[in-house]
Amino acid sequence: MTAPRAPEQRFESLVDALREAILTGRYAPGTRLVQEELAEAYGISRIPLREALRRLEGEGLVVISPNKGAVVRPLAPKDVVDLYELRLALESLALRRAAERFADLRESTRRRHAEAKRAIAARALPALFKLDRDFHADVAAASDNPHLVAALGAQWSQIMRVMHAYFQVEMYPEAVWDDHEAIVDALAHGDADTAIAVLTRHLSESRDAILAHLRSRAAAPNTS
Amino acid sequence: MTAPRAPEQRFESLVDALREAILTGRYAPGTRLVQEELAEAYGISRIPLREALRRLEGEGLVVISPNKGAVVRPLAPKDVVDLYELRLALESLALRRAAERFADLRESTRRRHAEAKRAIAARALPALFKLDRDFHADVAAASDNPHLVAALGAQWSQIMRVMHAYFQVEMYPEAVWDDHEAIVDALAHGDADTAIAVLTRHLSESRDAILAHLRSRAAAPNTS
DNA sequence: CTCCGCTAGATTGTATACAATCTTCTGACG
DNA sequence: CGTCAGAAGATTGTATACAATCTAGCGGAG
Repeated sequence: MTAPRAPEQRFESLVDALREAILTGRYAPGTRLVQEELAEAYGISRIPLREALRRLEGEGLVVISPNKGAVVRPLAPKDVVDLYELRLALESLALRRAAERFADLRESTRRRHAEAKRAIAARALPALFKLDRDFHADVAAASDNPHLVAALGAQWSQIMRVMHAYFQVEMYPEAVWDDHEAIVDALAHGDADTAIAVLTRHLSESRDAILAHLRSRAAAPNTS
Repeated sequence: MTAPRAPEQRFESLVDALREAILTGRYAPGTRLVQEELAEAYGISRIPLREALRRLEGEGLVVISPNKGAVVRPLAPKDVVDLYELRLALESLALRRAAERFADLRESTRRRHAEAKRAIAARALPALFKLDRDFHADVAAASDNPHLVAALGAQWSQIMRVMHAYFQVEMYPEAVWDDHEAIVDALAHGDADTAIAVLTRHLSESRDAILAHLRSRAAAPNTS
C-alpha cells in the first residue's frame, strides 16, 4: 500500500498519504500535526514534510499558525451547511455541462452500484464513501471543465471529512445509488433539469441526515 | 510596500508578495520560478521560499514538477471559458445568498465607482482590476458562506491573471460599474434574479471581449 | 552534416544543525 | 490558596551543506 513508487513522485505520494489520512478521519479535525512525529512515521526529514503541510494548507485541509504548528482544519456544523450549498452549485454546473455532451456514465455507475451493495452488506463505510466519491468524480470529469473538476475535488475533500466524522451506516441506504442511477439516466438523455432535481433532493437528504445526527449527538454527547 | 511586518507573519507576507506578483502578471503565466533567484530577491533562504511555492501550488497558481522546478501556471484560451463559467455559478450563488440577507453594498460600491472613474481616466489598469476584485470580494463576503468565499477567491486569482494577461483599457468601459450598481441595487431589494441576470450579461461581455482580443492577437501575433 | 553520448554547470531535493519561539512546570510571593 | 515570574523542555523556523538530477554544450562516430 505504501508502495515504493518511482522516486520522482515521492513527494506526491507523501501528500497523498497525508491527505488520505485527513479525509478518512485518521487525522481527525482539530488534530495537531507534530512535524517530527510525522517525519519519523514517513521516514523522511522535516523539510519535505513541512512542504507537504504547506501544500495541504493551500488545499484548505490544514491550518498552520506561525510558531504554533499545523492542525487538521476543524469542522463546525455550519461548515456542513455551507459545504453542501456550495457543492450543489458546483455539481449542478457539472451536470448541466455533462448533459450537453450526453455523457453516458451508466455502465460504470451500475458497476459501482453492485459494489456498493456488497459494501453496505459488509457495513464497510470507508469503501462506500470511496465509491460515492468516485461516482461524483466521474460526473465532474464529464463536465470537461478542469477548473470545475478542481473546485469540486476540493469540496469533496471537505465532504469526505464530514462523512468520516459524522456518518453512520444506517444513514447510507442503498437508495443513494438509485439516485445516482437516475442522475446518469437523465444525463444520457441530455436532461440536465431532471438530473439536477434528483441531485438537489439527494444532497438535501444527505445534509439533513448529518445535521440531525449532529443535533442528537449534541443532546447526548456520550452515546457510543 | 515590502513592509517589515511583525515577524510572526513573515511567511504570510512572502506568500502574499509572490501571489500578487503572479496575479498582476509580473510573473507571467509559464514563467519559470528559480528558487535561488527568488530567495535572494526576498532576502531569505530557499527553505521558506520552497514552502511558499508549495502553498501556491496548493492554491493552483504554480505548477511544480519534480526535479524540474516551479512554473507560473500556464493559461490557455479554454481556461478563460472554463473560468468564467465556473465564476458565474459561484457568484450566482453568492448573489442569491446576499439577496436573501438584503445585503446593502450600495455605499461602498458608489465609492469604488468614483475611484474607478479616476482610474479609467488615468488609464490605470491594475488599479481598476483591484477595484473590480474588491467589489466582487464584497459580494462574496455578503453570502456569509466562508467556503464559497474561499472558492470564489481562488477563481478570482485566476481571473486576475487572465485580465492582466489579456485586458486592454479600451475593453474596460465605465459601463462595468453601472452593472455593479445595478447588481447592488437589486441585492438591497432582495431581488436575486435581477442581480444574477445582470451578472450573467456582465460576465458574458467581459469573457467575449477577452476571447475576441485573443483571436485578433492570434491572427496578428506581433502587433506593437 | 547529423546524431549520439558524455561531461560541466546549473538547479532542485533533503538531511543536519542551530536559532527562535512557545509551553509547561516549578517555586516564590502576595 | 491563587498568581505570577522564570527556567527547562518541546516544538517550530530556517540557514548551510551536500547529494541527486537535469540541462546545455562539446566532440566524436557514422
